[in-house]
Amino acid sequence: MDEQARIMQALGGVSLAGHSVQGGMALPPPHGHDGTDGDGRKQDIGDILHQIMTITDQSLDEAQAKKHGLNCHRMKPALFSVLCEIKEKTGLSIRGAQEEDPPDPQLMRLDNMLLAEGVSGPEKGGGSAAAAAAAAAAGGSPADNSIEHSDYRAKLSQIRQIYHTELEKYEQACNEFTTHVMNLLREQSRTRPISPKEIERMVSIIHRKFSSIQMQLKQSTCEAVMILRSRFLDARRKRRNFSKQATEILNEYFYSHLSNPYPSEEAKEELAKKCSITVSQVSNWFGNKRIRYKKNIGKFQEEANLYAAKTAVTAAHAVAAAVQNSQTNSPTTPNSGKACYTLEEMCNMK
DNA sequence: CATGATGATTCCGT
DNA sequence: ACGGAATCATCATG
Repeated sequence: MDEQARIMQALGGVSLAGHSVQGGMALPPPHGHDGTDGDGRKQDIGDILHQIMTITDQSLDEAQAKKHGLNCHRMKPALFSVLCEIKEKTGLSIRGAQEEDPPDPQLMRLDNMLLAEGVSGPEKGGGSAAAAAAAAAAGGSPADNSIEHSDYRAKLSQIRQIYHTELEKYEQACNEFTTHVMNLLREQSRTRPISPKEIERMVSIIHRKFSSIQMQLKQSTCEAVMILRSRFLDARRKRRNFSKQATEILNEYFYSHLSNPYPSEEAKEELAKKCSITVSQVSNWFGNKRIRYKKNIGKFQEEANLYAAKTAVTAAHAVAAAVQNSQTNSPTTPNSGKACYTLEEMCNMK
């Protein structure tokens, strides 16, 4: 509805005149010749809309009859040639006005962003593009707890769906309106001279107007995505402590490698897998742990002793099990939920 | 609700 | 790119 009004405004007198000719209705001439007096123009549009709404079959029939009368009038050819002459004089100024417009940088930016967010682009491609974009924007760490993540994806696909249906709606409306206007102009061309170039120009005006509406849609879609993203990031920021088991595993590694608490990439991956957290979380944990341990070794002494004892017991168990295994060739003993140490690791334990 | 613990982020140097 | 340091924001506890 709003769009229609805006488009009519954009089209200025032409489409309105079109209505008046086709309908044969006595519409008031547009007061706002140059569109500067917004209020007056608004009032006009209100009037026009009202008149359109009150069109009846009867009035249409009357209009048709009037139109036919005009077309058959004996003075019509003369009138037509006069109009041609007038047009010849004034038409030149309209021509080379503004032609090809360069691609709007803002529109391109919006397009790029929508593409990057996975809103436009391939339809429902597993959402991988969106997921990748979100993960990348969130600091490169791969997706972690999938609850919030799937929530994000659901919301994003919702936005995408709305965006696409709206876009399609606009597209359709644009096409309908274009054909409508073209029909009007063709109809009018029987009464007054209209060159194909003018029709082309009208069409391009309509398209420009619609694309500006589309830009608004794109803009608001971008805003929605940004808001969603920021919420998602906030949600990510809401930290949850690691599970007791996970911290145990991490502490065991830390205190058993106290002389060099820098796990390699593989070790980090292993720890991440064991703790069901991400590698970057492992890195964070060790970063925090190292600095905090170093800052106050005394405070961590108890913990260190605890884990030293723990690993010693585990190691003893592991050794015992290993010895037993090698001696009796019994089936592998369950490692009682504890970390499974490699020989190399056991050698590092003092 | 004050306080410490803790996971994440940021800045900076290498 | 990685780690140290400082800092932020939230959790957990008494």
